[in-house]
Amino acid sequence: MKLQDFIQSFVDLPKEAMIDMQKASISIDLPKGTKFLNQGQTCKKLFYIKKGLARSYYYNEKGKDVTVWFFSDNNVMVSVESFFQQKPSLYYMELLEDSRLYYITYQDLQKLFDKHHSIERFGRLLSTQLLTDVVGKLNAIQFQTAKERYQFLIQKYPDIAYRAPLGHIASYLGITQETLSRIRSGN
Amino acid sequence: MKLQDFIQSFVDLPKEAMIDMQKASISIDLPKGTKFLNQGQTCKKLFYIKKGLARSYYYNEKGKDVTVWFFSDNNVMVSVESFFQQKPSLYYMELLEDSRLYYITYQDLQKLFDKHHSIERFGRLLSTQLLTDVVGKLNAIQFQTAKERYQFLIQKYPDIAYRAPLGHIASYLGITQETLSRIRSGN
DNA sequence: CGCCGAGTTGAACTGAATCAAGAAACGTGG
DNA sequence: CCACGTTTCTTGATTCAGTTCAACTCGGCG
Repeated sequence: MKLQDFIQSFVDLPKEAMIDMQKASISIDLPKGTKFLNQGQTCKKLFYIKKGLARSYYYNEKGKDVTVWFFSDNNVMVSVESFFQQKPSLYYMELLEDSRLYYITYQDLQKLFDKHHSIERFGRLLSTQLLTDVVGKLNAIQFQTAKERYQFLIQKYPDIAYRAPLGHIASYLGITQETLSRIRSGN
Repeated sequence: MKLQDFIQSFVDLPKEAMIDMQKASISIDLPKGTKFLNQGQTCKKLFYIKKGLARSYYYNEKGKDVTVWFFSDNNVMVSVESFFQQKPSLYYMELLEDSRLYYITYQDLQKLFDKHHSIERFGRLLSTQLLTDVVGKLNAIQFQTAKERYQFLIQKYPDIAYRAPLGHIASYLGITQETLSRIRSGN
């Protein structure tokens, strides 16, 4: 899916706004393993993943690697609190596959928000979309058993369940790798 | 805090926009126990709580009452997925205290979004604010013990910890009432 | 070939849920 | 203002889902 189509799925941008948006968007290919945000660093770019897979993560008190969120094809990828509030990120971000990305810088995006009401609207709708995604995960995590959470993942993000390493998926679901392994093998 | 000041804390609205916003906002006092949204009903109003306390909740498969979110003074109160996507709510909403509220209807708000770029921006910033709140809770719930979650609540929303009934707080934190009672009494 | 990270399997342990029963607080009507 | 019933909270005993720790398997790659 083209960046353009992704945007149009939220709001119908006037031609001029779309052109400005495309001018400000930069395409880039990066290999698996690329770390594009460190903990403590402020996230300056909003990415769109045309093709690929990424995750945000951190190390907890016990030094264990914990996946916070996955990002895959045809979605934005961003450290939400860091980018939108321009403050240091709590998380690292890295690519799990070779990926084709687009990005726009915070500065440029702000300029576009100022210039085009329609792009501001796109921003609003994008935020509410992310919000409902997070609310969905919160409910899954909070009130479901390990098995149910895994089923939630398969249903909601089937691609991730098969493309990401087991350990990452487990911590994303808030369970241990061993437990997930047992679930997969059918108890 | 006045509605006006709440809005200004996000974005500096031009006078005309603020006047339109205030014209569209309706003030209302409602008593404790008022149910203002049913499961399956579409949330048509975005509330601002000048003073009071409310919660969203549902009944799980076992018929147990589960609190999803609390809303208190100087914050908006809304069934996020229902209001912003205008689809049936998964939750009930009710007041836990006598409250003074303002509200604006979905229709009116859309009109204001269309008319004033500045109000669209307010909407965007409000969404990102809610988003970071939910992300914060998700992290607390997913990776912390029952005791730590309660401490998170006390720190982040101290008023709620003292004003809401124990059973509601417990289900909000994803633990049982008994466990919370034990935590409060210091294990 | 041998190493290394990723995944699997087993056994013991534990934090929190469940089940059950009683105490305290709350509000409503006489 | 008290009595009664209802709801909210506490406390104890038992159970269980999922963690932890440890050892082992498998597949890829230098």
